[in-house]
Amino acid sequence: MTAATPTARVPQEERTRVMRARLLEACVEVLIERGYAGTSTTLVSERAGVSRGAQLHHFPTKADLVVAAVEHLTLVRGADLAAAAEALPRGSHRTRAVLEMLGEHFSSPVFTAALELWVAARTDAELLAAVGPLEQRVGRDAHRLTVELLGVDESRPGHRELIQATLDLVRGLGLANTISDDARRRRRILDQWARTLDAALADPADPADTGTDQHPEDPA
Amino acid sequence: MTAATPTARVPQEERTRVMRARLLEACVEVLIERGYAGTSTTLVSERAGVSRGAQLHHFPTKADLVVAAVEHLTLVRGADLAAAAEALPRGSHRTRAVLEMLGEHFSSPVFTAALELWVAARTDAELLAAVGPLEQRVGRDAHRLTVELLGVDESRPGHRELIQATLDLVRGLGLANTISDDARRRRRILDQWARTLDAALADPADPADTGTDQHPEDPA
DNA sequence: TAACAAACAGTCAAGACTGACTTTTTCTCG
DNA sequence: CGAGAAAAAGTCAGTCTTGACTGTTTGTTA
Repeated sequence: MTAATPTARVPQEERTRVMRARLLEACVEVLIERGYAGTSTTLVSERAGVSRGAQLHHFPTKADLVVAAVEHLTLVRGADLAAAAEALPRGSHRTRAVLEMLGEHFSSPVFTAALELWVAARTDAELLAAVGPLEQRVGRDAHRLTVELLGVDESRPGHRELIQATLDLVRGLGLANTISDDARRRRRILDQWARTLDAALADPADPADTGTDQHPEDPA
Repeated sequence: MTAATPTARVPQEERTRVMRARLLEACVEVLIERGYAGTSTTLVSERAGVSRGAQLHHFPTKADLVVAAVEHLTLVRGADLAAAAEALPRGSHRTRAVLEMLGEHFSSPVFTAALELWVAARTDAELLAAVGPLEQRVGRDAHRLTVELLGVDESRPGHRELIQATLDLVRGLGLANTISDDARRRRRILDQWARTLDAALADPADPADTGTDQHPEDPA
């Protein structure tokens, strides 16, 4: 009945896209709830409301599914960070706000899912081949974003390392957050680090460098 | 000392102790090599050279085995840190040496095993009940040790948080180390962190208030 | 409209892991 | 020295997961 089809006609290309998206979203959800080992393909298909056969059509093996989910997750994480960066306030508490954003991001469920994959990839060569490069890219993007947001001049000695340290710090905080949520502790640590970081980035004598002025939006 | 015992007589208590130790060591080894999910009880018993039934006698379930391994690992980690602390040089590069020690520790296989348990515990209530308190204890011990080694006065505002940040930093570095070993990067970051940390801990004005006052914040 | 291809759904067998059960060896005590 | 108890070894059934197979529906093209 091609003549008249008053009901919703959905192109198969669109259907494929939606189906895959549902599976990937469900995969990430299950990853967060049950961990990598607890993520069975059966569970994902049930969660997605997709039949087992359909799932197998799109992703023949578990590895195919999870690797695709990793890539999906990478996009989500990138979008997350970019969106959070947009909403950042300008002004005197810029550094603290940037740290807060990073801290939030690395304590979010999205990071938890990434952590599961990270750890699983250590002992799974196939997964590692997919996760490794992606994680590296995410790391570089986060670094670049942080440098931009803070207006850091990476040519000044030590400044690049301070940003790297900042990112590793929030990663460590995120790790600790996974089994014992302690937002207060995190807040206090980031409060202090914001002050120390500002001092280190501003002080021309500290990293052994003659001072030029900071970024323009530096307040009183 | 009954009449005659020419062959090696081993008391059953000692045998039990040895048997358990072998199983726990093997369990940690497998944990590092295969990850938590890849750690089957069968594999551990084979690795330990202990029969399946014998293993089951000492540790009826997988949870029993792994939880015991967690406790064992806690002792190992504590001993590791204490031993490393002994060998520390005194003098001008004290801070850098302490950071090096921490960095090494949190990049060692022992940390990797702990990380596996850490992540697994997130989605395993029984494991979490065992891992949570132990990890907390290890964290506190590491904090205390670092404070001692660096001679930090925690009553000064912000100093406690800086030590916490340092430990979270090395945790983050250790996490990154699990899938891509980059010792050079770690060294550069810790070089800079040592300088920044020394400056922040030494300068009486730096960590202090930037306008708003800072409560000494007792150790909650 | 008919034929063909792609997407989807359901079923099932092979493999792996856990933990209970049974037998054999070793230690201790009367 | 012998009997009983504890420890260790070996075997096995139940359960879960994966991915392959077969049939059905939906969309495209001639």
